[in-house]
Amino acid sequence: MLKNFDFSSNLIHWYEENKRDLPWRHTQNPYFILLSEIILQQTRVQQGLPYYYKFIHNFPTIFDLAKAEESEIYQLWQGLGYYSRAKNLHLCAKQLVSLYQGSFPENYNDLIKLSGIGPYTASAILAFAFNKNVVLIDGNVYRFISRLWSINELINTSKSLRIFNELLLHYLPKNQSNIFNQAIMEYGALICTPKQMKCGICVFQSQCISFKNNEIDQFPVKKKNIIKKNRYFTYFVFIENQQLIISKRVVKDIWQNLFEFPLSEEESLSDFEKSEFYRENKLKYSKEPNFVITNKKHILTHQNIFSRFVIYDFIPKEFKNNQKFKQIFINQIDDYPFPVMMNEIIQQIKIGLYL
DNA sequence: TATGCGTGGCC
DNA sequence: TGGCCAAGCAT
Repeated sequence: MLKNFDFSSNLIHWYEENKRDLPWRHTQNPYFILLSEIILQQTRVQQGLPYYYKFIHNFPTIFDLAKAEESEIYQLWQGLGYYSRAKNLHLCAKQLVSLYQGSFPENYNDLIKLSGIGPYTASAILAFAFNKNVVLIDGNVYRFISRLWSINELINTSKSLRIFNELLLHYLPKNQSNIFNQAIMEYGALICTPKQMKCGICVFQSQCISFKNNEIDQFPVKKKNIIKKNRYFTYFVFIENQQLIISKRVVKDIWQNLFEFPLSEEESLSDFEKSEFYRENKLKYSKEPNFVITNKKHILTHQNIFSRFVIYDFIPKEFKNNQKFKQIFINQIDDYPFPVMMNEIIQQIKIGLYL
């Protein structure tokens, strides 16, 4: 077993020598910490970084964020994924302003009541903004620590959380929670990586149980086998006089609160393939579409979306003055957040390819 | 406790 | 290439 002093001091020493220069490591401002933690949920640093800069530039204080329009938040979040984070971040800012005059509570129980803040983010704020004596358990920690001590316990359960929490609290140097937690996550991100782990340069190699047993790839213990569902989307792009029809996804489903074109979803591949270009009401248009773009596949974590775009040079009557749909000018399209899947076709619409 | 939620990078 | 993976949370 690693001695208390060995693990913490070796880890922190490694961190000081090898850490990346990331902007949120230069601040203890709880608002900036909050922003970075929400953005980095299930997201790599490289992907989240530009969004962090965008948000602190557009909303330099929690008050700016709280009083922003929800549409502005979505607009900035566009392309980052997991869009409920944007909504909850906004709600959280409003709650902090109304309940705490824009300051942050410095205890776990109050933090976790805020929208979008769960056990990890609450602890992260306590550690990084207030240097409280808490430990963070995220994917990096589960991986690094389960390998080091060969902890054969299914991760992301209340039991494993308890085990890891207790173990790490034992090693946490008092009043160094800020640096200790950054260090352990950085080690997981840079050395004890999911694949191609850098055991050759790992400063804990001689003490790593799973390395000694040649079973590193068996940790962390995860539940696997997510089942992917195939879905079949036909989008109708109606363009007339530089205007087109869009609609907001209001149902509880992927891309909630983002925009799209009028959609017909088929239940199966055969339905998708055999269907003429019709909508749910089976309406057929007398005119053939000007363009049909097929075989677009978009991969999500739990779903494969097969899509095609059917483009017409007119707007049917039932889409005009219809509350479920919105008629906008092509040059306004950037004011609305769309799923990344639509980027290509939107670009083509904007340059007038389908006029 | 189990499931759904995006996107991009990696091999 | 398809599957896995990344600083979780809400329900």
